[in-house]
Amino acid sequence: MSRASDHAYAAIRGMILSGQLAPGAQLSEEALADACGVSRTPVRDALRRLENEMFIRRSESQRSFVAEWSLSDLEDAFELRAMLEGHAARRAAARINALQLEQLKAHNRRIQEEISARQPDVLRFLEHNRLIHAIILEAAASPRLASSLGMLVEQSVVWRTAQQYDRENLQRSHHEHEELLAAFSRADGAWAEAIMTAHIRRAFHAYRDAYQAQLGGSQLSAA
Amino acid sequence: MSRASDHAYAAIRGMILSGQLAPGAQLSEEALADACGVSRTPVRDALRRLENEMFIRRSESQRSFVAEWSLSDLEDAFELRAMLEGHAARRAAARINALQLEQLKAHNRRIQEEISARQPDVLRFLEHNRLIHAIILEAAASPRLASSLGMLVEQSVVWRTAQQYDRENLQRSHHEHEELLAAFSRADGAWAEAIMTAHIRRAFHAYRDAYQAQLGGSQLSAA
DNA sequence: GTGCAGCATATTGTATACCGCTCCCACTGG
DNA sequence: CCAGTGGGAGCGGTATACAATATGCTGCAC
Repeated sequence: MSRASDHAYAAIRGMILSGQLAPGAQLSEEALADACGVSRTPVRDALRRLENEMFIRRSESQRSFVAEWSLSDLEDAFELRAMLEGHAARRAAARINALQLEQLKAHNRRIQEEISARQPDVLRFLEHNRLIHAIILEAAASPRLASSLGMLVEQSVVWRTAQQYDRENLQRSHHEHEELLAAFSRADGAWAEAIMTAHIRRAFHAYRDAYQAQLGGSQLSAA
Repeated sequence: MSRASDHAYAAIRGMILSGQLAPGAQLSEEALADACGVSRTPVRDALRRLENEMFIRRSESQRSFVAEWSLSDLEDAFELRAMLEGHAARRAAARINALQLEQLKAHNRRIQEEISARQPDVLRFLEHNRLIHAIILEAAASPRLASSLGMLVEQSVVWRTAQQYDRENLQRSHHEHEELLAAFSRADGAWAEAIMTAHIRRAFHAYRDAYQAQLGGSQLSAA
């Protein structure tokens, strides 16, 4: 999908994540098309993608609604992520090459630099973090695992605004990545899997605490 | 998606599975539209779905090709399936209700009847087997797990023609289902997971043996 | 007053025309 | 004979018009 379709996807996704489109709200293809400045055709493509990623729910009669995310959805997504990313780490430990290992180290070094900075840039942290997980997924060399995990990671973004990124949290992530690297360089799959599973589950609880703290409040608005 | 779109999906999928569309062959939306008697629009929808299910691969320039399945794809799909279905069984053991348990028993009883018949009807076996796994997935109550597994199960159909369904194989499946039921009625998640993982992995090896036996031969044609 | 029927409207599904890109092949120049 | 380039055909992306279907409202009958 090229420009119009991607643009519609990004625009609608943004409207959902920002709360501009409230959970449960009905979506009309035509209205979205107008809002995005494209025709219904690319909007329909975008809606299919968003439906796959569970940002959108469809009624029996094929009408689209913004998905309503609950605590149980958070649990559901993270439980699966923990299992799948753990599995990816195990496979990666047996397959990772020197270049990938070096890239992982570089990204984690950049994360440490960010943490040490007077004012850590969370967005930059998230980007390096994302790349670390992407490299591991690539090293795992399983197209279907990549596909399933890709969807789940996309979904996790819904709760990102709930997360509080204090320095301690970032530092813990860095340490866990370090241990992961140790497991990789020793090709210890079981170790890598255990670390990764713990890494994701810790993140889950951080999200959940933050989510519950702001519970009852407005719909996941970016604070 | 309604009639035209579903019809296009089923038709294209059928052409791929039957070998009428050879692995690696390029697909033209217009040609498929003509072949299905619909316009390009529903064909495009169908291609998106088939791409998600990895029946179709797309080039950088968005041209569509029939996916080429290798032994490593079989391994990839079944390794994930074993893990995810195992996980589903574990969750189901903690959540399954009496009605679902009863339905599972009924389907497995029907499977036993089929096996005992003079000429077991493999299609009927497959249908009951499918329903058993569907009920367990439903009992697992994880939308994301269901979504990921749904894709993988669809994909497994590619190798179905390779499978030889002798009576011994069917009988083993029946026995494993019986054990699964025992684990469920005792709400023993760990047991259920172990049985299910073994169940899928055994099926994997059966597929692989059959696949390798007919290796080099024609393209997965229905014998 | 309530319930059902039928119509108006909103929304999605499908067909088709047009546009721009990509790929392939033939032609030309070295 | 080979490489590079230009052009044409094929293909996917998008817009738009039209068809089918669901929904909700209004009015009528009981």
